[in-house]
Amino acid sequence: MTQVPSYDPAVVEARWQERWARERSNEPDLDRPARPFYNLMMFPYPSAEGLHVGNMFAFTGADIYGRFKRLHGYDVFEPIGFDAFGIHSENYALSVGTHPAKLIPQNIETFRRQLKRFGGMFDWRQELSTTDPRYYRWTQWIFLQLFNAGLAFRKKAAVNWCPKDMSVVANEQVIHGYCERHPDTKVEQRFLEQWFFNITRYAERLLKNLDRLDWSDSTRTLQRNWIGRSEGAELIFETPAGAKIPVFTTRPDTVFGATYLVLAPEHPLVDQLTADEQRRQVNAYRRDVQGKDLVSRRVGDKTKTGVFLGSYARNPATGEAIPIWIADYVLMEYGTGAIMAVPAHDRRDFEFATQFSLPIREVVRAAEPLPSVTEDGVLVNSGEFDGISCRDAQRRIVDWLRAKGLGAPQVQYRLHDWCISRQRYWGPPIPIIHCDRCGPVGVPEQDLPVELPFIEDFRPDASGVSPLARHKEWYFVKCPQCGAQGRRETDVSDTFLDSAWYYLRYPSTEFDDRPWDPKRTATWLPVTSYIGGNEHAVLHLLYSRFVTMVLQELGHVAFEEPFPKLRAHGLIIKDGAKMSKSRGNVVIPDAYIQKWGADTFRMYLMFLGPFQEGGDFRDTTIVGIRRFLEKVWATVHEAAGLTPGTPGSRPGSGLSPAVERKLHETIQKVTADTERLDYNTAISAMMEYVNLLREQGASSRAAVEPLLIMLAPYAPHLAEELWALLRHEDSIFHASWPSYDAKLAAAGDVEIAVQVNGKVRGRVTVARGASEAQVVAVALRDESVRKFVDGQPVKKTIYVQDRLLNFVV
RNA sequence: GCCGGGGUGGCGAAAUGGGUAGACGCAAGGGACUUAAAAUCCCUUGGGGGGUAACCCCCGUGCAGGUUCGAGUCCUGCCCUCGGCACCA
Repeated sequence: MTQVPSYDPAVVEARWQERWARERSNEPDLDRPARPFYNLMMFPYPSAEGLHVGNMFAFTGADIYGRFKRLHGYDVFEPIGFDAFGIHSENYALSVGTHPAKLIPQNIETFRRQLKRFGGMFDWRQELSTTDPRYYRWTQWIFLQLFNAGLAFRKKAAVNWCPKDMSVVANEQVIHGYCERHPDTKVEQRFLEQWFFNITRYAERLLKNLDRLDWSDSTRTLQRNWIGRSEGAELIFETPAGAKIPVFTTRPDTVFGATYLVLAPEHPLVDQLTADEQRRQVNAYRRDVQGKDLVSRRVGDKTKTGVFLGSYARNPATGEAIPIWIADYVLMEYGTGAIMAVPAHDRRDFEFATQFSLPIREVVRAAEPLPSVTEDGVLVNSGEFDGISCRDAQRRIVDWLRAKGLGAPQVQYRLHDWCISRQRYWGPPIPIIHCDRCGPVGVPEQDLPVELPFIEDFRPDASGVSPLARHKEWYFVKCPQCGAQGRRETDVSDTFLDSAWYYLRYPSTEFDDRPWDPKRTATWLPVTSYIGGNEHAVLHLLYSRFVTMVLQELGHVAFEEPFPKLRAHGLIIKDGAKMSKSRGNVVIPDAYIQKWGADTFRMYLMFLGPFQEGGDFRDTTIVGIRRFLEKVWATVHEAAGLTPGTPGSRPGSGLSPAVERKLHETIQKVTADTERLDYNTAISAMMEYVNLLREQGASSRAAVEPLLIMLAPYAPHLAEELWALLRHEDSIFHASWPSYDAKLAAAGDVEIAVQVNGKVRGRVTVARGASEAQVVAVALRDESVRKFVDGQPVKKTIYVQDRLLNFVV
């Protein structure tokens, strides 16, 4: 055997990265692709810390899939960009005292270097950054499309206010009532004029479409829960004075047990319904609640508080007068902001009734102690509906009340309208001009972008007004409609608006006169495959779907779902915990790539667990992957020294039957597993194959070439290097994925387990596809089997082809 | 509380239209090579027991039951754990 040169990943990887860049290998023909495949991954936020191992895990998994598709002859477009606006970046800039406009380009530069180093098949021509005016011009344009369609509106609303960020944050960014970014800072309730997108209008469609999307179930479930559809009824409770109080309930069958009403403290009818002698108490309570943040209102299982209004309403079922209360456990944002309280069959109502000694009337017979919330019971104390099951009663009671004009079926969603206003600096200004005469007026499209002015002191303050208001030349502007003095909107938009459309921009980044080119868009979109984490299951993915739906309605795109196929990858954790800066367990990949090489590191990440489940980062096992690649290196070098017709090789395939069978089996498994993103088991299969080649000394061109192609998505640099060693001029990515012969893969003998009464008592080797009779004959010759059958009559024989034979005696 | 994942060797994990549990990798132990070490290669490795030996037996996939010739896989009831939502009526 000739001396094999050692494998030096640094040299190999630099060589191929340089060559891919020089030959523009990763740049498909965007205008005339034969078989376009848009391979998308979630673009990163360019943090100062650089790309972390979680990003690399996600990108590697997506990149493998893209390269796999390329080897199947697709023109794969794999773009990358940077989600660089937002409070993340701004806060970091504040903490280090550098302007984000200076900081972000540096961070992006670092990310670019890292993304190139790990060997992603990125088309750098189409790189984008959301902070580029050439990009956010169109973010603003999208805002205007929604504004003109009446889907963007201003509303004074209770919003989540983070005192640290000094800004409104979306419900989605409030975690258990605390700020997502400042886990020790409680979010407060404030009332501000905000811009909202009317996403709730699309709730039903967003929910329904999920059924026909090819998405990971985990992601779909998260979105379904987030949209939170509830079916029930709206029931009307009338006051003696004739005021109607609508309530939403999912349990209209329990209406006979409604012994009091509770309104949210902010409910518009409260003033009117408050009796004079209760007014002082009511007002005090309302002030108290307002002073509190939305958060502590939402913390469960605290003692209930509330005040009686001093007035009554009629239960539409029983006709009796029941007291009306206000309490902060009822939320104005959900349903009608008022509930009928059925303390016998609702835990919260029960707590409240107990606290304030309100009557509790059981209307569903139940074995358990109250409150029992079962839906499987039978009604009692419910007049003519006694004895009817809850399920039937739900329909019948609503029909009955409806006939009296006191109720109707109703559907509610948990989803709220999307508040996109941010009183911050680092984002695209909302393209609106406020005019005293005309109201809010959209900036004319030809005046876009409304550039974010450079403001040295971009710190937010507690006024609730964006720093942009302090830039007077920018702030004052003529009304585009009437020409009078107007003022610019000083809020910037939520980062999630930036990322809600970036996939539309990628194929068209070079066009400055349109957000996306119609032809390019028709060619590449919707996205063929989207791979990303479930941390974006409800925010980014829901907003993107919403924006696309609206754009489709307005005729700007031809499809309503941007991501027909989506796969969620798992999470990389460290020492059993999520990686985070505060825990200090964030792994930065650079050192690992330097030590082991990108190919080894990529494969290590894919081997540490199932891609779609994630796993614990434990670097002790990297060496196993390195050993595997060294074996491949050695085997291919040996093969390269051989010429066709070497002794020991068969004419034709040049492979021994055992190697040939294993090869076909391996191709079959690697193909199926890679398609399913089961990368860990695909790698195992390649390892088994290489182990066999080493065992049998069976290195030959015919044995290793298919292996290299299968390995190419996983370890692209090494595969290229060894492919060239085998005297291929062309890149391995111009080769085509090996095919397999299922019959060949399944050829040869099989070992069959022979059971007696379900316990394995012996193993026999027979030709694959052997008949039951043949196997029984062989099995009964087995001494151990005979011992257990022991002359007893065989009552029954169960045969599973090629797997198992079971004698029941 | 509600909605989802998931509990398999010392460790990461394979195997689910029910059919040989532990593939592949790490670690560990033993051996070869070496002055030595590293690297590499070979052997062993779920637990327990038996045999001079090729081998053989019992137990084993969170717990308790069930269905079945046969259960990691299906059913019932629990326990633990991770993620999401959470006073959503």
